[in-house]
Amino acid sequence: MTKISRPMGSNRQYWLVKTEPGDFCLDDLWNAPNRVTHWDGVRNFQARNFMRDEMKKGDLVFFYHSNCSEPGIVGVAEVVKPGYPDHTQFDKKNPHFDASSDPKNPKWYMVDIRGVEKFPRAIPLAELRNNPELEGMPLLQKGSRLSVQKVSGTEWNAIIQTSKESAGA
DNA sequence: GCCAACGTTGGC
DNA sequence: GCCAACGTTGGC
Repeated sequence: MTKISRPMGSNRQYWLVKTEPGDFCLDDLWNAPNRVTHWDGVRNFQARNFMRDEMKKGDLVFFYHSNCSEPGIVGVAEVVKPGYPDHTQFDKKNPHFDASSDPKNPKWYMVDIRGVEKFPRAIPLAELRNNPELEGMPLLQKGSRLSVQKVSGTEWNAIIQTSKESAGA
């Protein structure tokens, strides 16, 4: 299959990554050196493919808090390093160790992201559900569990707009 | 804590 | 290739 490179200048894509704030929250990203962290530990093939094949430097990423009292989008990050092998898959002491992964042909990939913006207020999941422009988002589909998702330009703009409004506006 | 829904594994 | 069983996700 031929790979078509995106044209220069109009190639930014948008994403959403989920994290459980008990494990790693937006403040943790801000506290990291240069606000950069590697997004390790993802063990889902579709999410892996996005990180390995499609996320590019300069792409923007919504930062979503899941499995917590107030699930929602809390800020924005950017991709600063595209897909490369996730070292934790080879670390026997790591909970994400994967004995089936061959170091010569790594199974799991990660990207580096840098914190760009903390929203003045979190946008709760319930509010996202109320916006008809967002009804196609994978995040909002019943049973959706994908931890790295695509976001369309339209959805991105609508959410950024929402982040500038007060709650419920 | 509950539980519905999901992705992966593995027997057949 | 089918599909039941399992472990995990994640809203509530």
